[in-house]
Amino acid sequence: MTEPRRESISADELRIWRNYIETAELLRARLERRLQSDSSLSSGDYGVLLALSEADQHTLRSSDLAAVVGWERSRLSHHLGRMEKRELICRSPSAEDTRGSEIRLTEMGATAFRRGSVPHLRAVQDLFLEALTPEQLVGVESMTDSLRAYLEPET
Amino acid sequence: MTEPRRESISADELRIWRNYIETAELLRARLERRLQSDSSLSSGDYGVLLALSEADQHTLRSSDLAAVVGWERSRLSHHLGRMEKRELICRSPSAEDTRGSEIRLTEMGATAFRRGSVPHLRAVQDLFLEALTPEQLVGVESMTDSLRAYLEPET
DNA sequence: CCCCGTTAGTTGACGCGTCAATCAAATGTA
DNA sequence: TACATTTGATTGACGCGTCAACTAACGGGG
Repeated sequence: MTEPRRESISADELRIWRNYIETAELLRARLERRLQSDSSLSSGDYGVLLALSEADQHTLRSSDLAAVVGWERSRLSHHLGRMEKRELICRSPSAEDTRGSEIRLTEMGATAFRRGSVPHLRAVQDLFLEALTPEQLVGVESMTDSLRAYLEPET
Repeated sequence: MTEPRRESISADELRIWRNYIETAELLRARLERRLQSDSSLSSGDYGVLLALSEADQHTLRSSDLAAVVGWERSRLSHHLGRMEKRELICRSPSAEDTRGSEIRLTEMGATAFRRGSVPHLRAVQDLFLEALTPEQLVGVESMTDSLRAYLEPET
């Protein structure tokens, strides 16, 4: 039995794909909107504040922060600029490495994070966890693991 | 037996959630990048071009186009502005309804779409379909259906 | 016919993300 | 020490998305 030539995408596959990607996008948008109206934070803000909240001294080197949230430096830099304007964080030059910059959570930032945290988790519950059976959740995990395995290699 | 008070999110649930949303985002970004480098189109461009390609006369009223791609009018208007600059589409006032505007696919647009289409489907195959077993694909469909059911109601 | 509410579409402001360029400090190497 | 390379971070340009404000035309009720 010969390896069959790879078929082009079937209608079923295409439908599943479209539903998957559109649903993920819809979910993301809904969650974003909830977070925004609950706490005036974007999901980006939230991730940064979370990372800083958990950090020693509520402070991280910029590149460490980038690693934690998984962003490119450029993106982080732009985002921190916006967050600094709102006084959610502040930047100061690093002592050990003069090139570097230290990002510290401000009082306002800590407060905003606390205010946003519970409603955000609630939204995850309402919009995602609540919708799925335990079996489906297990299926989701299996799926994401498989996708990751295919996606990770690519830089 | 009383309805138990809703528990807060468990570590497992949170992990599954994070993996789900991050993977979806990673996948989206990869696909976007592939489409961009294969054909200089964004996924937004692609959706618009697809809709117009399938339309009678390669032409749609702006609001109909918005309905097909599922976007707000404002977003569509901005996007069409950018696409018009690149001469992928052109806009002309509508005859029946003077308020309206008709969007027509240009030759360049049709060509760009044809050029992007095959590589795009290939990318969906490579980055998504290929990664999952048939059982997982079925699971994905079940999951998206459940999520939709929870998400749709909200306007 | 005139007014009013609805509908079609555009615009501007602003936040977000990516890419490529830049700059300075740190580090490795001759 | 001197010079090239790498690394940490910022910047500017530009596309993308949302929100709110706006313009203009349609359509119905008086």
